[in-house]
Amino acid sequence: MPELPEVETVRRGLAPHLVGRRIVRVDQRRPDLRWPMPPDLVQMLTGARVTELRRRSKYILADLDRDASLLLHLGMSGRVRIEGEGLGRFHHDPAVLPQHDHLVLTTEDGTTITLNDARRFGAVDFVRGEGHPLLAALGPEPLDDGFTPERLAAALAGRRTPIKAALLDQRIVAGLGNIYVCEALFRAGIHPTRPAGRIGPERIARLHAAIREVLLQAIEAGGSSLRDHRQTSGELGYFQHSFRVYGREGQPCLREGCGGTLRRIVQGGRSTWYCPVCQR
DNA sequence: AAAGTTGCCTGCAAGC
DNA sequence: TGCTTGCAGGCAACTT
Repeated sequence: MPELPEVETVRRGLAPHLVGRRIVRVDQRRPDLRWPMPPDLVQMLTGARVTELRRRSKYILADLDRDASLLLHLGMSGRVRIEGEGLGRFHHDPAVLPQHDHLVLTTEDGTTITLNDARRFGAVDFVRGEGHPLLAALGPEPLDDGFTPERLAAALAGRRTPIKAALLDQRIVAGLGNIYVCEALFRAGIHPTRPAGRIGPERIARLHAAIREVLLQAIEAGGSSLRDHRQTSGELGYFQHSFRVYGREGQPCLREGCGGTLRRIVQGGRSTWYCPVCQR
């Protein structure tokens, strides 16, 4: 269930087991997830050493000591498990069905890294020299210095689309999904249906700060576990306990003295939760 | 058993 | 008219 904080949590869990290690065995259990995996996947990965593990938006990138990086996207239901000697036994996670283990990498020290994705909306591919179409149009990383209130304002200027939809558009800011958009809009006090281009500079600055704040707090909490997300250790993230609006339809607004009742609406086919009193 | 954390694609409308 | 851009909706496959 990965938005940026969940993907970052997975990246951090993976890094100590993968960076600097050589992949000695690759079991590809099916040819495709959302798209076909590259035909040379097994050949390219077998014997490769991972030199760096990065994240761009909701994508994990494993740089290899060959002319490519492995690109991983977890879609809606993707999980990564790490198992091996000295890592404790198989963690108890009955929701993971082995029939959805699609790719298993074994490193030189016997650790296995398993990509499990029931719905198969995820992706596995290589990024070769010329870049990758999935990465080409992505907007700024919200936690990087390049993401400023001014840049956000410029990206929203003139747009009549609701701010909720604009923030889900990965070309405007990369890495936000349904949960963190709802939470950021609540924290910024902005109504989800407000036209994106009709938010003043001061409120854009609040939104910018809210986006960063909620993402940083969620990363710190190991992400949010709804149905699918686990940290690579199998543990749950716990940011879902800090949701202020997501999934809280009909419940009272948590802002001191507000007294409003949270609502759910559907925008672009996705649920939006918000407080009609706080968010304007 | 309806709804779900993602994102691509299509089709239509609006704008230049 | 024709090209581009914007926006809404459908869809992929599976679980709870």
